Amino acid sequence: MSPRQATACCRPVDGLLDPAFFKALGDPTRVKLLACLIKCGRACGVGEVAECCSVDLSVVSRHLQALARAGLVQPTRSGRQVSYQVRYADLCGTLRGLADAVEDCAPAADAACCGGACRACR
Amino acid sequence: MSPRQATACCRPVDGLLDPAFFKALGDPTRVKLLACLIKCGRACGVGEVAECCSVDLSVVSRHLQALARAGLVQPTRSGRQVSYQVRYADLCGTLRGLADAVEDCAPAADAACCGGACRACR
DNA sequence: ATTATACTTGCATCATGGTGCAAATACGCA
DNA sequence: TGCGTATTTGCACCATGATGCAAGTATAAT
Repeated sequence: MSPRQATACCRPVDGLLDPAFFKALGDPTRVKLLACLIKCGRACGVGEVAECCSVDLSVVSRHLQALARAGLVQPTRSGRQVSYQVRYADLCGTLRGLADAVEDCAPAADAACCGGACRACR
Repeated sequence: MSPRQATACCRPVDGLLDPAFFKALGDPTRVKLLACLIKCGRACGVGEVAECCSVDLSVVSRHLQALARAGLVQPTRSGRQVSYQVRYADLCGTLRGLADAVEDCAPAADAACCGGACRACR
């Protein structure tokens, strides 16, 4: 298959490779905050998360909003406190779904995880 | 666990959440080129990949270099032609490894994929 | 009502990076 | 050697976005 044909071919990969999703994970500070939330395992307030790194509180607030916009975390308002919780299932599902879709395009020799049973691009 | 404690706790997630990797996937044009290569399944030259989208050839060249720097594709020189091939196994492995690490941090209720058997953060 | 707490938003600044054009480089071929 | 093809690099331009400070908003407590 030529690259031009590949472009036209609309495999699941296209929908799963969302730049906006990855852009949210492309900033060091934002990733640091997300890693903190992931390891924390529970919903945390903005000020609380801000203890993870030495940036202004307003920066943390904006980063958490960005992560929420990308669907990585879920904000919950409780009084004057806004808590963010990682959307574990969605996050894992997105990553695994993409891995599956990519693998499905791999020529048999490169498909390590399925013992070469994967179909090559049609 | 408090966010401050979570920061100190060095779970595998930290090493796998690499901003540089995701930054490479954060640009629409670059993702388009990568998707093309993924679906194509074989090594393609720069000019060939450039047919996928309407940007300057030099832009494609730079994007492919960036993808190679991030470890997503493998360049091969053959005469005056440089071909780029997707590193399927590495890409899938990275994505799945991250998914596993994230899931391992999820509280039991959120761990959908393993029937609630996943450990919560210690 | 006043004050304190928790967070958000406006604004200015600065750095990064995507883009196209043109020139340069690398290589094969006659 | 000289030419054509494939790709890279230098440069200028522009858009996006990360950051901190200060001011604003929303809610709870006294």
